[in-house]
Amino acid sequence: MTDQTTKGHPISAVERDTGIGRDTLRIWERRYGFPAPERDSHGDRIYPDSQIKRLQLIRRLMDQGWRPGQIVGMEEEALDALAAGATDSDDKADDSISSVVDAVRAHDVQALDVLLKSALDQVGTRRLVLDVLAPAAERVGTGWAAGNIEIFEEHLFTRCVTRLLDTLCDVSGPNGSTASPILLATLPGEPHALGLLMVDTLLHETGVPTVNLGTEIPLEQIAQAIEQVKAGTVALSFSSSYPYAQIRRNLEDLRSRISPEIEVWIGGGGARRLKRLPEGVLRKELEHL
Amino acid sequence: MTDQTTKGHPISAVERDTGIGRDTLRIWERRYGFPAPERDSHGDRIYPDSQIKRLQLIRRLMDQGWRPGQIVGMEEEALDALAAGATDSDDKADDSISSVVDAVRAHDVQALDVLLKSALDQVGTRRLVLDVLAPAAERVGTGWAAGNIEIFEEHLFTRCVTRLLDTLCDVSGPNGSTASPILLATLPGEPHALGLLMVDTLLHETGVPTVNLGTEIPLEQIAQAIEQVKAGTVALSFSSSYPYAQIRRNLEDLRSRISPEIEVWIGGGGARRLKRLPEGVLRKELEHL
DNA sequence: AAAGGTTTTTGTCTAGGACAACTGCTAGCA
DNA sequence: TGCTAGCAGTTGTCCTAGACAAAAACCTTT
Repeated sequence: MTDQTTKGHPISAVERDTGIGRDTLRIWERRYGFPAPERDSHGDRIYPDSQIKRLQLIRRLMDQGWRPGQIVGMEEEALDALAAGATDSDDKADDSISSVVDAVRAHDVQALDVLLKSALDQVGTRRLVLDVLAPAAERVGTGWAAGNIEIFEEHLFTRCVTRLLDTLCDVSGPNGSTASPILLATLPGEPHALGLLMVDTLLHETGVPTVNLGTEIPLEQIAQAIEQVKAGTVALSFSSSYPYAQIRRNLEDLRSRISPEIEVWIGGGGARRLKRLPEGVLRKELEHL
Repeated sequence: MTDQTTKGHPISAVERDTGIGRDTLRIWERRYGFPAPERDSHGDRIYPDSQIKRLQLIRRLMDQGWRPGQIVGMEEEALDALAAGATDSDDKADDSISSVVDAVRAHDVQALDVLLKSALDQVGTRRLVLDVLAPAAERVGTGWAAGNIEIFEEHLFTRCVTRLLDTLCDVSGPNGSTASPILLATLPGEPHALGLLMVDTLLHETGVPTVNLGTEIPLEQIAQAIEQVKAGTVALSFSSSYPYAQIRRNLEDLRSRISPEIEVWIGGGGARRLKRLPEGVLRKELEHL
């Protein structure tokens, strides 16, 4: 709570900037000796910028599947080497997707719009989503993980894609079709709407009615909406930065609130990392829709 | 961690569903005697649904300016009476805005689109934002606070408005104009993009260049972006549900990271509730832009 | 390889105390 | 009446160290 510039930051700021919980930060300190913050006059932890940077790097490596015990206690150089290794694999950029990513990196919205629209004209909606948007979104995501794409650049990409897809899949709710619709949502803590929108677009293409609730919907409201629109299926999207441990817990919580006949589908990078699925939950890939 | 349906929910689920921190939940229990959760075999708190509901109500009342000491220890009925009182003031709905809100409540996207577009044709961009969108957004927000508008209905409103405004203010970054742009963003924890978009639209109308970074941008990246685009001003938006105590702390943190010449503007319901502004921070209303 | 059992890893939860920052009240003064 | 300063009350965050359940990883057996 003292001057941030000269000394460092309180634990709440670190939690905010790294997404790592207070309890976790403290127990890592106990177990692995890192982070090792200073203390202020009251004995409160004060983290210097350098340690926050390193924690952010650790967070990104964990999103790629590394486990705390392997990396938190690592020497600085070993950690940097790992991060460099992760960036390398991104260099095999030889397809049309890299031009999309380049446009994002250059903040060139107009070029991005043109690229996407011409791709749409050439290959149509379905292949646009599967062959261009999904891989590009993945690349942007891993680019963020590798530290060479900023969050606002990700926003920019999201905004362009959203604008395009919004025109392709009608926003309106369950009208016309009498089949029971598929409910789309993300759980609290998952702000990424893109995966949802891609699913929505693909399902819309194939004539399946959908209801897209949007991001960070309380479990209670998902359960409520299922009954309201008489949905037969809920599809949830998890990005790879979704707090890993919470995926299963939240899924079980949701499962217990809804009828067993309702199918629960999950997808996205976070779903892919889940080893053992909770009962009554199915993993789906975009291609299968 | 036992079965949720029969008994209740662990403290982490309550934090997720109410937005009230673990520490705060525990200390309310100590100080005010509420919440008063059961315990499982291990001694962990298990909150029944009824208490979570009441906590959500308390949260909404606090967003309206009530303080914990006044309401957390209250009897059930007194609390309900308060909530009823808050809803009453919403009944003075006699203007064109209520038709917008009604369309949202009815999930009628098409009607909403028509309403907004005809309003745009009649009064133009500026008055649309000031006289229709801003009050409607406020009404939707308080409707949520009063418990008669759901989160996904708020999303639906946001999506329609976003689609409309996106066409009015060019998304592209700082090009053409040589004046130093105004940077727009929300801080981590503030997902509401609408206020930002309305500011963007108004500034765009008056010819001021803007760079809209989007929501939940880390302070570090805001500071970085200011230098990159040579912004003279940062405008931040806080909704009234933004964790009150964190507004000042985050503003001071940001202030310490950027040059003193940069102006910091804040707006939105959260900014309005702030009694004493931190040094070097200005409060702005939409009308003044 | 698949299935089953054991060990390690990991994050979340507990307790009660401490305190700094903020709110709101009251008194004094122009 | 309006403003400031001091004071008391309120409030959330942070501390410690220990405990344990669930998931992952490892190892053995079929």
